[in-house]
Amino acid sequence: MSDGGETPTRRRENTRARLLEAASQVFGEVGLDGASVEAVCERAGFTRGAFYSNFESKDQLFLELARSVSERKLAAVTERVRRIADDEPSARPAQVVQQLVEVSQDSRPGVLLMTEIRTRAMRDERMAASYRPWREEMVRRVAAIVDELVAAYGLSLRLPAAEFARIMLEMWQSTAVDAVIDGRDHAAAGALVSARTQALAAAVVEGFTG
Amino acid sequence: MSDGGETPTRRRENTRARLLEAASQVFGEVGLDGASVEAVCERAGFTRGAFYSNFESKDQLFLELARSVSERKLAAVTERVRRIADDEPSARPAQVVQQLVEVSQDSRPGVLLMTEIRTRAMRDERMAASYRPWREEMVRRVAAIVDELVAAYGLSLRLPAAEFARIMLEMWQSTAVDAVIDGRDHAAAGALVSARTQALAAAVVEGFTG
DNA sequence: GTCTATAGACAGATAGAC
DNA sequence: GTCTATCTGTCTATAGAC
Repeated sequence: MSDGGETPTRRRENTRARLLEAASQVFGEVGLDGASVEAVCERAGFTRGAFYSNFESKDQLFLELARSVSERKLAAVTERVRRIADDEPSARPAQVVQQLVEVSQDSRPGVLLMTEIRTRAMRDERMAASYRPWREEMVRRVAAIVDELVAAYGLSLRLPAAEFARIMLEMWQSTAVDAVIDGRDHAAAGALVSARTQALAAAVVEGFTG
Repeated sequence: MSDGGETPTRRRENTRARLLEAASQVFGEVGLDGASVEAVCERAGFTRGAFYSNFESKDQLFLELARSVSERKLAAVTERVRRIADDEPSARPAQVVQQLVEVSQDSRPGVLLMTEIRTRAMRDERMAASYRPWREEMVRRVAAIVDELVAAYGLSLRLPAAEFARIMLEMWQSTAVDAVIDGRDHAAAGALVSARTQALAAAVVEGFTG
């Protein structure tokens, strides 16, 4: 036993990762109910045996997937903002907002998956319990960024930062969903979200310059 | 043929209506995929024979349901606004907004159903084709109301009326979804939507008085 | 008494779980 | 790859509305 015994085994971890990745694609494409375990396994290049060896059930995998997607997104936002603060301390508000919007924009499969998570959270308390803290953390981080910008540029909000952040996040989500429904490509969707964000910021933030 | 032949038969129409009502409940509760035709029929007090005599398939029924729900909501909004204009020509903006918010607030099953429609519209072009015109009509009507209020009270928007209407509608939807996820009851959800709407209106509309 | 809507059994297919 | 559960859509005899 060259790997030590209780180690989750590199190979096993790889299998799990590939199954999760395949699941995120298939769930996005056809929804959780529409996705058969078979389809997920086929996409990942495994058989159902491998699946049930790594996950209790389809639901449990979905829960794990939701957690991982949420964490990755939080990390992405945090990292991008930190990089802006470090590398471009003189960036103007509109530019910072632009970066923030960019990093938070999901691709089509990403939007479908997040929607699936939200939809399921409405009916499944375990999903809700996983979704709520993530949402609040997201609001906090965006609100913190807003606060920073307000302080740095001497701006003035016509709305509490947390409320403003929440509205922004909701608008991003809704706009992304509508973009998918309208068949917009990723670039067009991003441009739309950007434009709306700048417009809303200009309306709500006194002194905001596009 | 005493009834004329092509008459949809009162009884038949009643059966259709009951099946649609039952479907709206069951689809809301467990989603379109999770709802079996059997479950819908049981809720309505029929058997599957009745179902397939009245509808081609589950999908076709869902499409019809989406249309009917959308139309009912449009009608409700229009009717309420007309009544305000007729009965309370001296209502203040905040009151009109309040009424508008009230009538557009879905109950929990309503939110679940609308979400189901939107979710499906992302993957099914026929659903999307049905959803898009409804959404645009909704934006137009809300924008028209905004325009009226602006003109009547000498207000000034910091955002084009259509954009403002779109953001409002999206915020209402998102807030309703989050309210379901958070387990809020109808009253609490309504209060939250109200508060957010008034706050956003106060921020975006110059001269708006809560 | 006619005719249609309905009931309920049935077949074919597919899913999850092991 | 098997096993069981479940679901959709069809089919036919009949109950009951007009």
